[in-house]
Amino acid sequence: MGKKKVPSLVKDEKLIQKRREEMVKAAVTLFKEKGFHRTTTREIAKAAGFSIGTLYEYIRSKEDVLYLVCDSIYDEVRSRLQSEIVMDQPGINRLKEAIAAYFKVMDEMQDEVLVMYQEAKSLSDEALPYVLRKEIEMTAIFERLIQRSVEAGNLFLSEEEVNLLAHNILILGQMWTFRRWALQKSHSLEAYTQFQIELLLNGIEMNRKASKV
Amino acid sequence: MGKKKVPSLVKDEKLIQKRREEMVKAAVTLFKEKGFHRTTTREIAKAAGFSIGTLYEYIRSKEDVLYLVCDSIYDEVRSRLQSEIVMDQPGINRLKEAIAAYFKVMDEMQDEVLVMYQEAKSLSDEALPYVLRKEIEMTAIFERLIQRSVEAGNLFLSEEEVNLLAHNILILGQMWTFRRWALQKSHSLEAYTQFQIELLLNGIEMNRKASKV
Amino acid sequence: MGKKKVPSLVKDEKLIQKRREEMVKAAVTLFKEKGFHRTTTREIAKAAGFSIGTLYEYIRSKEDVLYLVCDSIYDEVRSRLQSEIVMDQPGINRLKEAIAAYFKVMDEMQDEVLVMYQEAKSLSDEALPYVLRKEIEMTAIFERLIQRSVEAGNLFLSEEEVNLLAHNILILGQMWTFRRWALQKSHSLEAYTQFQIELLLNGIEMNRKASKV
Amino acid sequence: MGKKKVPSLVKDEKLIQKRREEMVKAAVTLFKEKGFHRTTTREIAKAAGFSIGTLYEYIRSKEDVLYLVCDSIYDEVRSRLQSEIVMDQPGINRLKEAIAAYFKVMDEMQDEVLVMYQEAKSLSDEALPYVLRKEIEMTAIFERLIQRSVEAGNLFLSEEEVNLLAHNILILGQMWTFRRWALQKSHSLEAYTQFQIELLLNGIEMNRKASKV
DNA sequence: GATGAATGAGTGTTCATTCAT
DNA sequence: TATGAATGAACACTCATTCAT
Repeated sequence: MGKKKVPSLVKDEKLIQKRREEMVKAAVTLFKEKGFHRTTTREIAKAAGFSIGTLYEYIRSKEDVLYLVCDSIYDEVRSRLQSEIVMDQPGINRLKEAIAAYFKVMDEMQDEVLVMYQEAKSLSDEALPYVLRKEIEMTAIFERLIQRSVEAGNLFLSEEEVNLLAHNILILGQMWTFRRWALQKSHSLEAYTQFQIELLLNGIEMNRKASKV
Repeated sequence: MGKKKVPSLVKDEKLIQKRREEMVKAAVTLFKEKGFHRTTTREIAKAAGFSIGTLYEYIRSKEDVLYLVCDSIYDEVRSRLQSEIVMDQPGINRLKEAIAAYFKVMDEMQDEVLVMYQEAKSLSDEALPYVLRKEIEMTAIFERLIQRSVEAGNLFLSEEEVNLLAHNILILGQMWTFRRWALQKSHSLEAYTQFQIELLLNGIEMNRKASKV
Repeated sequence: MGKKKVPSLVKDEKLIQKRREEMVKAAVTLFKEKGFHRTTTREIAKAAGFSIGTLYEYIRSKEDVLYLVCDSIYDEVRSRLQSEIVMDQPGINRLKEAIAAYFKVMDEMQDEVLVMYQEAKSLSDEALPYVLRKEIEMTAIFERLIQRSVEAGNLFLSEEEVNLLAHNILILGQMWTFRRWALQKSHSLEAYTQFQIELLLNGIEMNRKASKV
Repeated sequence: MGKKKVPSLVKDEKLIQKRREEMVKAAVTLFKEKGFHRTTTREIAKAAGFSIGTLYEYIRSKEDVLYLVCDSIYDEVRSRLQSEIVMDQPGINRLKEAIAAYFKVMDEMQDEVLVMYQEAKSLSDEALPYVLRKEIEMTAIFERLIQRSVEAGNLFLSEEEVNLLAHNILILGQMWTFRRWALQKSHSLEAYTQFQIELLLNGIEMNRKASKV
């Protein structure tokens, strides 16, 4: 799936996976609290339950931890999203459900999402593309769902507009976390979701239908 | 206007303002390039044209520089925005123009906007609220514009929805910079603006009109 | 022959010898390339074809590897030298042949010789004497050859001078490797050997003969 | 004089020179004792009388210290040598005096000479040539002295032989330090010098004279 | 007010060595 | 005997901050 290979001195693949999971879990907690730069490798090792030497048996550099964290968060977002999406919905409802599911995942994974979007910029030029690709894949998921509604005659959108709409969905989901200091005081997730879906879909739908008539 | 006071050892207020402007200009350039954490105070002082000792005559800590930078960028965004907004537009057009103006400012100040939103998290708990307040003020500008259209009968929105719509405008402007690696390849600023305005305003407008009938 | 005993956890002497040969061969290659300090025990083990754990079954510390390397190089120098020396030469010619043979061995084993003389200083106070003794033995070989010429009336040298001449021979052979960056560009091994033999032997020989007359 | 420039963060050139002298003095003492690799930068700073931070205001890396040490030792060897050489000696005696002076300097600076020749190999590929050039310059000094004796008809040597003889002089001086564990027990510096001068000069001289006759 | 040399706590990373399997 | 994962002391180097001049 186009993952970047992070080399390890340890050979046992099962063990690598296990240790990296512990490490990522510890790192996410710490990054949430104090950010990537203010977290030391020693703290990560300690929180993960092993020594600094052991940490470096499983990564080459601190940046590798950040990459593994981003990678892991994306994978979980995606996997939760896919398990939430109900595929038996007909037409445009499937898209609506998908948006609601995505917003729900964003809500549940607020801290992780914040960490990822705020720290990813510290990735090297070499690692960044791998993370951007994940974002592109997320966008593509919604592009496909939108496209299906277009093909079903539920939406009237050019290819360019399909792409923009997908980006909008993604960022409005992230906005729920980015601006939580403002939004989550005044709005419930349900109301927020309701509003955004209406804006993103009904609006356009009605608009174009109307203009076609 | 609710600014945080950053103490200085120097008495001459004019001098303080001058030196801080030089310092912020230098810092923005450097933060753009390498981020806040990777930029050293020495580099900032040098780029600003004075010694490290002098830098510390005008701030107490590196974080003060970041605060001044954020503060300065907000002020410029706001000032550019206000000079762009044409106040003599009637009804909903004024809002549309304001959105377009805001997007234009975001486009022109891409690097600064990115710096601000990516590094502000490094501000201390003491300084952060001052920056958030700026964001709230920005939101309020759009809330007022939207409210006016509601009152003029051009839009049908509850108070809660007015607030959400304002947030949407802000974040969709920021999205043009956050996701420029994806958006600015495929879309022109004009097309992007056109699309978002239609989505944000016409959509809702038509929708509600239709549902009222 | 006065070798230092390097303890091993393994009992089988044959195995010890085999493993240590592999280890020394690997280490020499690595030491040549990057020196003793920059070579890690892991690298030595890997290059030798076994695990780091196994390496430590046959030595107690990294320094033991260095000792074994020095020891092994000395043994090879000596063994090559002895196989080159033609013992059936009469009088002073036997000494000349021995010097030429020694220079030839130095030339063939340049890298090893450099490694040994540059890294031996890192040996502990405990191990160093064992290596120095080897150097003393090498000196003794030439002292004996010189002495024989003195006794045969080919050279006129005091005991002290015999010792100094032997040291001269050794160091002029090493010089061919130490200063190769200067010597090997401008001089062939043959010319170099020719010159040094003349200087070391004919010179003195003629000189004393002349002065005696 | 073809020195490598070692950058410093400090601007005051006088201060740089002073601090570097302190640093080199401290480093030489430590390198003598435990070698370059076993000496830490903190130890050097402490022995020099300043903090680790200050040390790094005057160098970029530990290797810079080694370069400064080598550079400084060469400069002192050369300066001592030149102050010892009596220029009013006629003919071949000037060369003999020079050799004796050089051996005397080697004797006085034993520890420094050992440090330099044993650790110079740890210099980077970038710095090494600068040190080698110094050695070449030393060789050239003796080449010139020998050449003068050749031109005066005191020695009969080809250009190639002049070069080799100069190298011999250098290494026989160094040998007095390298092999001090053997030489300095059995021989006085005077006897050593006497023997080597005779070997290096009288030998060749007489030899060629004889062969010419 | 301005300077820049001095400081030292703190950071990422390495690597010889051990020991349970 | 052989393995290789685990360890943590140790290291080179950085950089925000101070303060004497």
